[in-house]
Amino acid sequence: MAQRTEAGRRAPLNRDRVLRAAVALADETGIESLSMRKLAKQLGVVPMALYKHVASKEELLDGMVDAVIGEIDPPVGDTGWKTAVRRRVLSARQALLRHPWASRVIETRTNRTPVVLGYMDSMTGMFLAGGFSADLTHHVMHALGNRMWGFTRELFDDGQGGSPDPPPVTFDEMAKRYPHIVEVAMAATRGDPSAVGLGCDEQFEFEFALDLLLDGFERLRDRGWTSQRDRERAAAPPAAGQEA
Amino acid sequence: MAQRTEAGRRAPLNRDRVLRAAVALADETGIESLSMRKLAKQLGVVPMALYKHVASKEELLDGMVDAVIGEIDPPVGDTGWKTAVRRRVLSARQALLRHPWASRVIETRTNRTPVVLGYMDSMTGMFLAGGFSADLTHHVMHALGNRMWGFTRELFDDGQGGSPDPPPVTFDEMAKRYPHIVEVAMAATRGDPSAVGLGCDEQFEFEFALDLLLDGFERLRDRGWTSQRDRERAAAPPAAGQEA
DNA sequence: CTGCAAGGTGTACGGCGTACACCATGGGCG
DNA sequence: CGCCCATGGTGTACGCCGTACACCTTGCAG
Repeated sequence: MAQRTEAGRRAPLNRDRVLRAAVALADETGIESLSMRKLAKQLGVVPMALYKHVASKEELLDGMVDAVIGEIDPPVGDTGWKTAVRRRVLSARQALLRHPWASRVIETRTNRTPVVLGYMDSMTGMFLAGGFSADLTHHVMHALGNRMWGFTRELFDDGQGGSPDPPPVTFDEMAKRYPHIVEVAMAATRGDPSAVGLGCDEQFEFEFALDLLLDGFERLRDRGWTSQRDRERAAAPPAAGQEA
Repeated sequence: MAQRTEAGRRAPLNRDRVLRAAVALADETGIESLSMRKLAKQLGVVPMALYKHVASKEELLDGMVDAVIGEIDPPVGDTGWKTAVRRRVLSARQALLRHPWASRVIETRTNRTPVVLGYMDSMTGMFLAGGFSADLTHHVMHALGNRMWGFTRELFDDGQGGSPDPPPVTFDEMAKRYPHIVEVAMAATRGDPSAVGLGCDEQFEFEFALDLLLDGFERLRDRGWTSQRDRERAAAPPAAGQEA
């Protein structure tokens, strides 16, 4: 009988329980005070026991990020690309707000897990399905990156490079699992699959997004744009003194 | 004579030398391996000696961030707001690229130092001088924030709040030192200086920037926008195989 | 000459991540 | 049935970390 674990035996740990406990503990006490030792204590176990389920604290953090990404709503169908992207990004924001440590941790990750790649692939697919060219999708993903969160940097150079023991994933495996990412990456490297790892022109991507924003700002200014809040303010009498 | 320090006496430490050494060490060996002990060794001094010049490691990191911000070029005059903002942001980017650890550290800072506030104030002033209303400037600064780097969050609630021992800066001092920030903050709180610390509607600010980008994306798509890179690709023959 | 502040030292404490050797259990197979 | 070994939990130990606290040295102001 499995449920004689009620008192005598503690239910055995597994990776998932460890990750969930870590997320909960970070939510409660903050990421900077999350330690393997405290996490172990929380789980009623000795610190080294955790290492049977995660290879290191770094891997624990990777898993925690995956858990947060898992909370993001899947894409909705039936709406245009814009609504779909908008909803998805706002849902991502909600997930990050539930776990205030998450955005900071994401920024420190250097490996992209399959979960992260899957999220990126699905987002990429939304633009392609919305009639964006692979080229434009590429730049647009970069521009959106910092808003969705930080993992845009070096979007397409995965694993290979300085990393020891690059995971032996073939191009075909990548293409099957992350078709949209690969499509866009191929476009960015002028169709040369061997150049996919070489990254893109970060300076260009940065200026692309910057100019998009600056142009948008200018248009709003010229149109005399005003926020709802500000319109209310104009209609209401000024609050405290300060009207020199 | 002061320069008999050449061999006999080591030149005495000071805050500036400590900060500069810390920046250099982080540049060389990475921020995650920067420790008070290693920094002290680098300076030929015992670890605790550092604490005569910085109160804690946190304060050291604050100072390092200030040093990086100090590398950003001052605003240029004589050009329109757009060029001026553009140059400044690109200069900030260059500073952050020289110190790859800096953006990550900035994101972990919770106190805004006078240097940070000064940078923000000057950037704010560029929009005001460019004919932007205080209201629009407010939202625009938020939208730009994540691109310049991460410190936009909770832009205007400084110090007060949960922090113990809030620095006793008066409203007037703030207004004198950071006139543009205060102007914009006042606009955001409908002219009530006592409400300046209450922050703004983060959700609104997020959606504002998101929609600005999405609208920009759409315009580019409809215009059939294509990057230079992509136009070159179309003109050249395809590179390697992969042509099904 | 004296005293004191500024700056440097030494020791110590509690916490961290984790390597490594060990032990308990229980299911598969002879 | 009896063994064997994989799985998961334990205990100890190491080297690192930030920093509190008491102390010592120096050089200048009085």
